[in-house]
Amino acid sequence: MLQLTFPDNSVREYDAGATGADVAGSISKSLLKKAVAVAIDGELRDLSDPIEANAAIEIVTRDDPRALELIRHDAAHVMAEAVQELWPETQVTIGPVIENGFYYDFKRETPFTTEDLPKIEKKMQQIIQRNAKFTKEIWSRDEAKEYFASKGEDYKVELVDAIPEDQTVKIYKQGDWLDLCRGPHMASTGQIGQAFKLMKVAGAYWRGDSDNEMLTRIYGTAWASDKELKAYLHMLEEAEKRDHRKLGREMDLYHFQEEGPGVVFWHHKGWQLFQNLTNYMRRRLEGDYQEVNAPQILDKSLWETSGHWEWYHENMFVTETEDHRTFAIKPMNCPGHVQIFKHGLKSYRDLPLRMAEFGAVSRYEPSGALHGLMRVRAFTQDDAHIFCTEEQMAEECHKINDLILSVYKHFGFEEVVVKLSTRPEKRVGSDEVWDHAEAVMTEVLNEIEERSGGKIKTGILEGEGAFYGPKFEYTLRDAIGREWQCGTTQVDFTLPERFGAFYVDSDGEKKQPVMIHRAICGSLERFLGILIENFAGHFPLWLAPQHFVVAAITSDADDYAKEVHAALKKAGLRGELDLRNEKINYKVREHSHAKIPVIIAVGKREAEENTVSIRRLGSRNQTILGLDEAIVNLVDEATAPDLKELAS
RNA sequence: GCUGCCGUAGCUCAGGGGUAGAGCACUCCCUUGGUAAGGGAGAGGUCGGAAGUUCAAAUCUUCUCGGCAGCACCA
Repeated sequence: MLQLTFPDNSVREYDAGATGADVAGSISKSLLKKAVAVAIDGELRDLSDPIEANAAIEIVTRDDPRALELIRHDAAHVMAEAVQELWPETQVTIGPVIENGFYYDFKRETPFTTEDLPKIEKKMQQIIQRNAKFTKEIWSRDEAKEYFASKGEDYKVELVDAIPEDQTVKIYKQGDWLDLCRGPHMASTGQIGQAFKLMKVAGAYWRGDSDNEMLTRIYGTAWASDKELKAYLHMLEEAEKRDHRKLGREMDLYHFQEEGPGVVFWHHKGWQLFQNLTNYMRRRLEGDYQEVNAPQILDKSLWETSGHWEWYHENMFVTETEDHRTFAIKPMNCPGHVQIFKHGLKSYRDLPLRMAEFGAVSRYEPSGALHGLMRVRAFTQDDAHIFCTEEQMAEECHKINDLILSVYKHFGFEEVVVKLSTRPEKRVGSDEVWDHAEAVMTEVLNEIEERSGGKIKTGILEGEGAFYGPKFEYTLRDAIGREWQCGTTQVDFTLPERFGAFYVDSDGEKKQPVMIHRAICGSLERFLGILIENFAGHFPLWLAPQHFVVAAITSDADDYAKEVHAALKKAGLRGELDLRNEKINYKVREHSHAKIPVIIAVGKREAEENTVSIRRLGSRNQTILGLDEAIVNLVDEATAPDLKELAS
């Protein structure tokens, strides 16, 4: 007999080997009908799986959040079947569930195009309507390999070979079609429903390796209900409006042009935004860091010493002079900072020495990687290198983490994910050094999570570390949910050694410092891109490139408008004066489109009463205030959060 | 870099083998109007670039540059 515990803690007995379907059916017919899977001790399983041991059981119905993964996974299978029904010569490879949907990678002589998607969708609808049952079979390896080989499915054969010896080869059938799959699946294709849509086609390398063949990937999204699908598609549409590339143009912040792929032309307003960010960051460094500025161009030999030449020279901008010297435009600030550290003897008393730079770096990024401000070929890092002793290392990592979280909070990012990237395959340094560095970082990571009271989520990215050391990555999301690495902390035992950097310890001995590379925003360009999208261009006043526009309603009020403009400027606020021969409606519309946070309209009435009419971005209302009062309010609002904290 | 798609005025886009079109923006004039487009007139592009096919190319072909999506990369 089998004892199964239900979510309400009731326990029921079944014959050993009873399936999830048996259990659901024993409770009610309607439950059996609604059931798509079972969770045994929290793990999703097929309804048809026999249950062999006592366990906690939950019948998962289609409206359970966990069913969404199954809907998507099953949709991927159905898409593969649809594709093979339409184009039998196509090979299928893998098709996992991803955030918001699924994809499947196919191998076909002529890759699919967007025009094929409606055809595939239609076929999928038919397959779903057939409502074939998903059935599972366990095959022997040879059987599976022979079958897929006979079908010309070379990739599947490779996948069978890749299944670890201790695992069985599972085959899921839906009608006449079958696929190698780990499962679980729902009971039948009909349970997928019709709330899905194929989104796009793209190339993707087999097994994620650019040395391999490129396959065609079809992305789809799938939801439990039509309503959710519509909401998701609507969300994407809305997110597109916040795209920083679109807003950058509309708000006149910056532009790109053909002659400078991946390099930004910052316009006045965009540069003001940039300055607002650097000024803020500079204040946050005060006291703890010394700001420096290292040369933009340095001899190749320095990059050879640092190791960057060997690892990245094809991604460096290189320049040769008349006298045949080869220089590289700096892709990193670290070698420069080490030179500054080495200049003059350093004592243990100087440590930790925190050296910061708003460093403009240039990297010849692959053309396909460029993406607005997020990935550019010349950008500014809010970089710093901390030279410290090994004992100081953990504490410094915490200090950096505190600073990063505090900065992010000021920009409205409270739920931050910190990930530890560990040793990559290609790396420098001995395993002992890596073991040690990773151990320290792991401990710090755990402490970060603990100290945050669970607010900070952490994770490990195996093999994603820098070639010289493990790193923490702080990623933020753009409007449509793409993740971008922003902050980072990297410990490095290698560079100081390569450059022969040392300090004199208390015992008079030369010792090698540990070097911690860190960035808060990472790339200021990228961070601004993220900010533009997250604020949808509606910046808080302290960040906004422009605070206000003073718009005269009639030319009678021009003189007063000038007065108001001057008074606001004198108070340190940034803004323009609009005396154009246009109606106030027109001016309001235009400045609203430009996302000016505060429109100050003045006409005869205001001039007579020494007041201003204030209209805030996003609001249809106006507030009439005395000029002086308005200025006091705006100045207060335009004060950066760090300065406010200092004042309070 | 790879796969697919795209590239027409500052912006958004239509057109499509016979020598370019709309709306907005821009300039000028009228209008002095109270919170998301008042009216009129005008200027502006040779259709990303190069080569080829053709009597004729922006329109077809090839190459090239740039962009978009995804993959790969991201010190």
